[in-house]
Amino acid sequence: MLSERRLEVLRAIVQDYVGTEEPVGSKALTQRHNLQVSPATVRNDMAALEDDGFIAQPHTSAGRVPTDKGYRLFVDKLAGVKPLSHPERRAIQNFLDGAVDLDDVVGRTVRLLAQLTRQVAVVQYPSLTRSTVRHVELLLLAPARLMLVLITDTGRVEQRMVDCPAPVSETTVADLRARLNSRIAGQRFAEVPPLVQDLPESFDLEDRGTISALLATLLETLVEETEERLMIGGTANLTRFGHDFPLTIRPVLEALEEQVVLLKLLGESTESGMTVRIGHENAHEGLSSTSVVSVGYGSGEEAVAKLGVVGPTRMDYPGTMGAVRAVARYVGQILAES
Amino acid sequence: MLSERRLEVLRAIVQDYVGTEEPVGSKALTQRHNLQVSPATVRNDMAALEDDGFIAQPHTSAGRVPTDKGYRLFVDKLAGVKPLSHPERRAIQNFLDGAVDLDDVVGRTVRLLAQLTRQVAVVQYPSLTRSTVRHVELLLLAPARLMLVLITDTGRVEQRMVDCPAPVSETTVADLRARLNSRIAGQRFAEVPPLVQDLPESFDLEDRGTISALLATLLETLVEETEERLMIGGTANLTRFGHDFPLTIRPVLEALEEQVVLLKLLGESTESGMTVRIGHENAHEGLSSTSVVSVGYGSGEEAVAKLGVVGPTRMDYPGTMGAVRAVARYVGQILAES
DNA sequence: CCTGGCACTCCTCCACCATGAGTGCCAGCA
DNA sequence: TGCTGGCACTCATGGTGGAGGAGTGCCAGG
Repeated sequence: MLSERRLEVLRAIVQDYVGTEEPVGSKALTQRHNLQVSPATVRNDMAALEDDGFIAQPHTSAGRVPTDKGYRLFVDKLAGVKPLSHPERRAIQNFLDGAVDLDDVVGRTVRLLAQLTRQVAVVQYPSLTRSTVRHVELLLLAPARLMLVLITDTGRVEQRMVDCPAPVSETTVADLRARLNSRIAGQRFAEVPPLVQDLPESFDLEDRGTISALLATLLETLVEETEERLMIGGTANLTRFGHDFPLTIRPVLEALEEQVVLLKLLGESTESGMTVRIGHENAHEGLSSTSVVSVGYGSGEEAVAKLGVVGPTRMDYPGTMGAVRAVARYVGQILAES
Repeated sequence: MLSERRLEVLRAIVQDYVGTEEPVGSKALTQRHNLQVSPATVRNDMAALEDDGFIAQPHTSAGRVPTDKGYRLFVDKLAGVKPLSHPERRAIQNFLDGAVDLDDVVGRTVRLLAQLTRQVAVVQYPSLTRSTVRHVELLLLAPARLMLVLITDTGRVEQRMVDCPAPVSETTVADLRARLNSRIAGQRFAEVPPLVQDLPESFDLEDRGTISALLATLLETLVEETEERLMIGGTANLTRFGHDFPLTIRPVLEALEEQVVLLKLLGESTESGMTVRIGHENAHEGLSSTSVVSVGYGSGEEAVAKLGVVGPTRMDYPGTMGAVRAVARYVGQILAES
């Protein structure tokens, strides 16, 4: 196993490399971090770390650079999550509090994340699948035409037109609205179908067709409109990526343009808790020199969507993780309040 | 004034430079385009063109490169709009026909434009300034907490939270809902403010604070709703920009992230007809080495929004203009049908 | 197991030069 | 007046060849 000091050396290498962007040598290490050993000793440790695949040399007689495996160990064992300062937290809260609707919340979150981490931010809109129904509104637009508005606890609003087989009265609609809400308000999407199944039976025969049509649309919306949307921002930060520009940045931009790729990227992360995918751990080839830090967020206990950042593998993991976690937390609060 | 042949030389320079990305010299010119004169003559013409500011040399003893002024002349006088081929038109139509809703139309348009022009595409959502209010819904979520839902005739739904200064009763809310709808349903956004101005006065003193707060939120929503949204895509094409990468691409990415900048960019163009803004003609500094080709589109005669592309000043203007115009035309058709 | 010493590797920087594309100018010619 | 060929000149580009130096691996001694 790796001795305590070797881990310390690895940590030092990661920290220095993240800071300087240059391969780090044994001498510089002993000076900058006051390791109580000589450069020669550090060199031995480095050789061992290299044998184990945690670091690598770009070429002979150059310093060492962490490998993906090295970053992995760093993230798992050596680094914590750096909490944000109080002023930072305050700023986050103030910024997010100004949001007026869901689009605005997501937009602000993206900008915030990009600014805090100086990386590319990705925020998924709250998913409908795990949401609960806050309210269902029915509007009689024409004698045989209803509008169904579904409001979720995350603030998302879906709306559908329903063509009724027969004209329906305003009182029927009011009745239906009341019953519908009393049954499904506060319920999760998945739990709705059995709760409304017998609803047509309690109405007059002439209205049943309408109610069936309405319910069909409602259920369809719940199931089908689970389509995930997302927003990205901070792509200008890609320019800080490295020296070998075009080749690195191109595939990343391409990957970021494909929602499917991004959704998979966020989706793959574990149900709760923060996920860090480093370099080649990302399935998508274009992102093999980037790391993705993502976490779920939600209004209650459960995560309703994910957010995260995409940056170079050489990133400040503790700081990034701290920012991502903090933002997710505050967004959750905002959603819970609204 | 410039002789016929000099204009021909300028055209040749622009075409060659766009193709090769390299300064073009007199000898190569006479060969590639079969000008019936010697290189020496072309050199004289070039010197004249340079004196007039249409072309420039990166350094002594290099070929010539068009200036912004040169491109301007090229676009205005020398180049037409290259119509798309029939297969291309067919492909556009097929692709756009598959769209299911407005978001999808805009999304597909962006991808299409980016792909056709191999540049960054920007598409503005159809403007809502002419929308009318279909219905306003009020929900009492808590004793002092209202949800305002605004439904427009275009099918858009906006929703806002309103914190009331004092608790309000369900009956007050119902009353308010009825009065509000009878006044503003069917009205255009711009006509709403005067119609609701005196509404608080007809309620009990204790509720006036709430009603004022509600109206403030409503008016705010109407203004925001008319605010233009847009979608961009094809940023990966920025990597084909040039050799001096980071410095060129950075400010462009930054500019593209600011909706305000983009809206101004599109908005500045003339009401109808295609607009080409070349290099420094763009107000925004970060875009001083890019050109913007934009055009209005709409379902009827009138343009409801703009779309366009952003690319290097060294772009294929005829082809780009052709693609932009064609896409705008087809999007207009799609909108008219739906 | 740590340390200092030492030879070795190899990247980076810079100076230098040859090459060649491209120019400006000029004198001659239609 | 306008076009042409010729010619000297400029200057970016690319390749070569050390000098310098950072960093390594290894070894012998504490």
